[in-house]
Parts: sequence; C-alpha cells; structure tokens
Amino acid sequence: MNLNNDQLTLEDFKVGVDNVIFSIDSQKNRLLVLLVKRPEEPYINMWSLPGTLVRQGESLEAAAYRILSEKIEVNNLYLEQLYTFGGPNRDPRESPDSYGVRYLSVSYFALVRFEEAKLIANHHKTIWYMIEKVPQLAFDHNLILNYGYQRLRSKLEYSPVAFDVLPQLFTLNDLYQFYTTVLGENFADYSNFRTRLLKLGFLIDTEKKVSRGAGRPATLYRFDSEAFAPLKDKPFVFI
Amino acid sequence: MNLNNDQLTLEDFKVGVDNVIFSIDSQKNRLLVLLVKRPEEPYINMWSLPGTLVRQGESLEAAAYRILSEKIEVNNLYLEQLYTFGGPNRDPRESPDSYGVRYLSVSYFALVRFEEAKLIANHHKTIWYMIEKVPQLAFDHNLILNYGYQRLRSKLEYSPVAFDVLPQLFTLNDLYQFYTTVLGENFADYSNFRTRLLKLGFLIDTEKKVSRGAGRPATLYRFDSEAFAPLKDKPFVFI
DNA sequence: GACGATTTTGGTGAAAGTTACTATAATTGA
DNA sequence: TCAATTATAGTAACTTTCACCAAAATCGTC
Repeated sequence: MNLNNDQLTLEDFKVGVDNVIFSIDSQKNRLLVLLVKRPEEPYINMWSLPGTLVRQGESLEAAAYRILSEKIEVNNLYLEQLYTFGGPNRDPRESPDSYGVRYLSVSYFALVRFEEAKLIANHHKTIWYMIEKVPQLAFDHNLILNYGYQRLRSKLEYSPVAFDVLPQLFTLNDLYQFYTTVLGENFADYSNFRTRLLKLGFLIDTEKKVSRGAGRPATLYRFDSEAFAPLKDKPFVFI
Repeated sequence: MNLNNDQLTLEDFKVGVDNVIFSIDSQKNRLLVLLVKRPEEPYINMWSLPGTLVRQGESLEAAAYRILSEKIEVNNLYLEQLYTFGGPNRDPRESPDSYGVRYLSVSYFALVRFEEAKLIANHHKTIWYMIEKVPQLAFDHNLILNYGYQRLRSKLEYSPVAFDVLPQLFTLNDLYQFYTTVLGENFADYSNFRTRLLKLGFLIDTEKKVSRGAGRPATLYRFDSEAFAPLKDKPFVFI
C-alpha cells in the first residue's frame, strides 16, 4: 500500500468526555466534587473524574449529559464545556511506538443542586469529595479538576449560575453562604453584599418569610431571569 | 470477530485544529481575520479558517502553531484554545451510515502583530479579511469565527492581550485606537481612558516623544508585565 | 514669525458607587 | 420577660466614574 505523507503521520483518536461536577452542600458549607473509582485498567481502583468515550453519532454534550445521568439523578444543573486536553502520552493505553490510537479528553464543567442530587447506588464507587481532600487522581484528572475549580470561581463572579442550583426560593443568607463556601470567607461584607445584590434588581421579594432557629425571620427571594437579561454580557461582578 | 457493546458503538475520530487568527491594522483601523481558500474537497475553493489535522505525537497546541506558521511569519502573538466543536455531521467526509470516521475540531484563538506578520506567498490563497465582510465559510467555520470574535472582545476587556501585539513602544492613542477598532467607537471617552490606564500603574513613561503630523507630540509608553502581575486574576476591566 | 488647526495632556466638579460601621426589628430559648 | 441571635436598614467617609474644559506643544500656512 502506498501511503502519502499525510496518511503516514496522521493519527486516529478516541475521544472521551470527562466531567468536573461540583455541588454545594449548604448544610455543612462544603464544596464537593463527584469522583468515581475506576473499575478497570489503567489506574484500576484509583479515583477519577466521571468520564466516558463518545459513541457513534453522539454529540460531545450528549456524552457529557449521559455520563452525568449514569452517576446521579438530578434535575437542576448547569453544564458547559471546559477545555480539551489532547497532548500525546496522557493515557497509558496509547502504545508508545505505534501509529496506535490516541486518547483525547473533552472536559465539561457542571454545577448541580445538591439537595436533589441522588447518587445512583453502585457500592460506594461514586462519591462526593470535599474539594480540599481530593486525592491523587487517574490520568491528568487533577489538572482538569483544577481547571474546573478556577472556572467555577470566575463563573460565580460574573454570571448567575448560582441561581441554577439554589432552590427556587432562597434567603439572602443562603446566597451569601453559597458564595462564601466557594470563594472563601472574606470576599465581601454580608451587609454590603445584600445591598448590592438587591440593587441589581433581579431578586424578587416573595413576601414569604422563613425562620431558621433564633433571629428575625428572613424573607425569601426568587431569581427573575427576565430582570437579569439586560445585564447579560455586560462586564459586572457580584463581589 | 466478536465485538462487545462498547466496541460496536464507539467511534474513531480524526482531530483537526482550526485557528481564528485576528490582527489589527492600526493604519486603517481595521480588524482582520485570516482566511484560506480550500484547495480540495469538500468545500473546494471556499474560504475557511486555516486548519490542519493533528499528526502523530503532536500536541494540539503544537498543531495550532504549525498551521499558523505555515500561513504567516510572525514573532509576536497570543494564542489560546477556544472551543471544541464535535457534533456528528459537521464534516461531509463523515459517511452517513457507516461506523466511519468522525471529524472533530479543536479551535484556537490567536492575535498577531499586524505590522510584522508576513503572509507566506501562495497565489492569494491566504488573505486578511475585514471582519464585517467575511463571506460564507466552509464547514461550521462561521460559527467558530463568531465564537472567536466574542472571545477577542472579552479578552480585551479583562486581560492585557493588547500588549502582546502592540509595538514595544506605543502612545496612549495607539492603545485607544486598538481598543476602538475591536470594541467600537463609543466604548469610552478618550480622556477618561487615559487617566484610568495610567492610574493602573503598569504603563511606563519612557520619556520619549513621537510626533505624527499636527499636534503636540505624544509620549511613548511600554507595558510593564511585573507591575501588572498583582492585577492578574483580579476581576478588573479597562472600559 | 504670527496664527489657527490639531493633538496631547492634565485637570475639575457633580454624581454615583464602595466600604466599614451602627442601629433597629423580629424572632428563639431560657 | 430578657438575653442572644439573625435580618434588615441606614449613615458617613471615601473612592471612582463621567462629562466636560483648558492649557501645552506641535504643524502648516500666510
């Protein structure tokens, strides 16, 4: 067979999708990431990001949704593409000296509502990990996770992703706690955070009150996406 | 041969890299994008983004640099990954009903210094197109270009990419023109733009003056990346 | 060489926004 | 009923933004 130069040096790829799935446990004020234990070689029994190879006729995003729904049941979530990692030798299944297949990972970033997310039972092979306690992961997944963590923080600062995973009705303190568990304690004064958010005008006072333990009852707000629309794409930050 | 379910439904990919390469002609105040005329089917003779298939052992970024250096000679540039487009049926070379190969495009965004960028001669098959006059492109390249255009504008707002492609020494008016050709005329008052930029502290007065036609001579500034460093990652905008 | 046109540069002040802080309101638990 | 607690409202000093103006330094022309 006579191969031309291109055919000789080209390579075939297997394309995988790996998800960085975050959730905020507002009871314990913890930022969590979903990890799965690898059931097979390579890196058998190591923790990794949930991933899958893309199937015949399947879009990348569809693959991302598929792997997500195989691990957890959830209705309210936000999902977007993160980054594509495609250097050679990032997967040991690539044979070092052949024209063999190469593994490329398109990563997706997701944020899901913790309270309604149900892990699909599989003998503790899928768990929520506290972000500070994530161990060494398979492949280059620590790198991907780190990239996703940065994306999460910047997303929070200039886009209203929080409202995709907060309950329909929430107090201003709920919102504040949400932000502090991701961005750290001292990102803003609570009182000033309140006034800024209310001034932006997309938080609707529902007149309902809720009392949680001691203290004056808090009013419940809801996010008004129409009121937010004019702010879309404008460079504005919450903090 | 006995294929298991995974092998049956998996797919092999060819991975291409497509570049959205921008440049600003500061003489004519024009935002330009580099297009190439396709030499072969599919879409023969249509304009397209410069792209290439990834080679054996080549990283994605290396492929992006390779295609760029095949089209233009340039030293000062900024390059980053843009987005990965991987839906099925985005490339007519995918046979519709086979388990055949699928084409995935990892796109890269680049900004190059116009004054020193030399097109590598190839009978007018590579040209700078004004952004407003881009015709219909091959594949889904109009979509990719649009995505790159948005990235360019947001990059300009919160990161110092401009200084990667401006000359070493530049006047504040050079900088202002650069911004206006990308973001439009009325994004900020010139006088206020000046004071804001100077206050940020990373523009160094070189004491040199330059006179261009009538008017008081302008002082030449240079970008001090060390002085910028503390601002990195902080959410700040120029406009 | 004077003068108007032109461009750079350095302001100004009113309005708006930020920030640290204080006071008041409405609840729970003892 | 009272202390503790949390939510909410407000205040005053300070900074930033924004539209606008005036002086400085050049060019071209008469």
